[in-house]
Amino acid sequence: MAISVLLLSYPRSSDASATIRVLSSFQSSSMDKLSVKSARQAGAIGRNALVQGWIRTRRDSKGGFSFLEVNDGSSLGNLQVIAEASLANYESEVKHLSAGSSVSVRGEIRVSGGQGQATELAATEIIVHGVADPEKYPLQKKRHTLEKLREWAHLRPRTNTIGAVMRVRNRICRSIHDFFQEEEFLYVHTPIITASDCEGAGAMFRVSTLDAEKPPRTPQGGVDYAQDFFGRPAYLTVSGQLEGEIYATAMGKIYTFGPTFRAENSNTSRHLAEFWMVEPEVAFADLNDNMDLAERFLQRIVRDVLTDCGEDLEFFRERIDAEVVARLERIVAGAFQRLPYTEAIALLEKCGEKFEYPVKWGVDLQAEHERYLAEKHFGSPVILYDYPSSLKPFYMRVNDDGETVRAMDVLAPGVGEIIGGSQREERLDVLTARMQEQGLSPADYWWYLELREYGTVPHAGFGLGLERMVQFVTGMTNIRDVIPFPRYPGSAEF
RNA sequence: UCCCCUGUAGCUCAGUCGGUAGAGCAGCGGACUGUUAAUCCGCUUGUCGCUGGUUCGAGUCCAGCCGGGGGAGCCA
Repeated sequence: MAISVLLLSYPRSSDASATIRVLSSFQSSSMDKLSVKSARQAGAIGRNALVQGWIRTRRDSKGGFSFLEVNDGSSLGNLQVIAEASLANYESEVKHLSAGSSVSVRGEIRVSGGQGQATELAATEIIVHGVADPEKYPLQKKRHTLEKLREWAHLRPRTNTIGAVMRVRNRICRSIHDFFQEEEFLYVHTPIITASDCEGAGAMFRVSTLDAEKPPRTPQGGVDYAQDFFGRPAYLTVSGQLEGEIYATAMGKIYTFGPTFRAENSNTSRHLAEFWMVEPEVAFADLNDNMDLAERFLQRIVRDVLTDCGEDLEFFRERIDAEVVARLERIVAGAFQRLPYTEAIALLEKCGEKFEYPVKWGVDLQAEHERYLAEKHFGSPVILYDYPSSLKPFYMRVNDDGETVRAMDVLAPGVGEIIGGSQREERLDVLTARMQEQGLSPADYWWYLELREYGTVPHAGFGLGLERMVQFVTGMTNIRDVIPFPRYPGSAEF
């Protein structure tokens, strides 16, 4: 059935003949479909290959033939295609190929006669699937600003920078799963729609099927959410942590990895309204275990990227941030600095640096303070822990001093807070008191409290912002350029 | 949300004291025995963000709005 639908659709496609020709080439020959990445490697020399992708640039030689640079997203480097004038469509199509056009190229991979690449593809056939009118195609053969590329989010993955970012992002995601799976964590899917308000992480997006123009009303005149889809107000999640704790207190070590939503009116290079977060949660673990885990985790990601994304990293070093590779190598080489909040305050008070905001025990650290610690004083990631309880949410475990809680923030040079986490309060009475202190109703969290009532355990976890990790690893300064389709106030196109 | 900067050709920008607009790149045409951001010659390209105001006259001055950037807050 699916096949017949596909066939029916062919005659309506604008380039039906080309599509069918490609299909027949798959069936027929000994020809291998190669990615540009594979075709660029010396091992491919001598193979007959089919390579498919998009033209980056065409150079016509004095000798009456053309060089085509083809990219398919598999690597930063392009495959150089030699298009001889003897090709049937050389004058009619090949000579007019411009950036953005899509092609299938068949031919032999051979040693490149020029500098700059090991291999090239000597074309015996070039099929042009679609041209991109050079008078109109926005991506020119020159550098564009990242701001301009944001306006072309549908075309920007065809650029070197966004392509490299997305390959690194992909590698990071793979490392995240590899790391936790190898450490025997269970991947848990916590809900995206949640009814627990005030999870403590900021403003939430409401999820509702009520008529926004004319919602049903209660006798008192308020909106009657009893008639809404879930029979109560519902929101997009701001964190999977509370649900993660449910699974950690049954299955030991778990992690969540999924989209997270914050309805804050944040307009910065470090915030998104929709972003991806990784949240491990570990039973029978304390804050030290948590810090060890965070450090091992970050080092693993960085090591994998250094190993597997060399070409892309070199691009970032050259074009985006000259220090990026050195910074990553330092991460892998050494332990992170760990510093209690109280000592950090003392250090900042004595450091002689002039801050716009004064430093004092009991106040939250400002961006300038965090930056001083991570960038100037230590020059490496810093883990700050044991924050004043007044600064942190109800679920963090209260220390014996009664004044601080077992919170930790990992501050990365360049991006600031990359991880926030804590040991959780496992004592029912203390937890209940803390909720009341912060004006929350324990009744609303009955299921969260029952985890403490029945077989409570010390446990800890943290959240890593995926995009901030991508920023840190690539050196990209704006978070809107490390996610395919950024969502922020006033912006949800594409 | 607050503070500062900014908006002129497809892109990056210049535009003096208010007198109807300019460069580089890209594109197009041509030249050129393997090029690599190819090179050389020639040509084309405008709602000066929007609305209103001041003025004989506004890209330029004023007000409001919209977009973009940097910083701050909220955080990951």
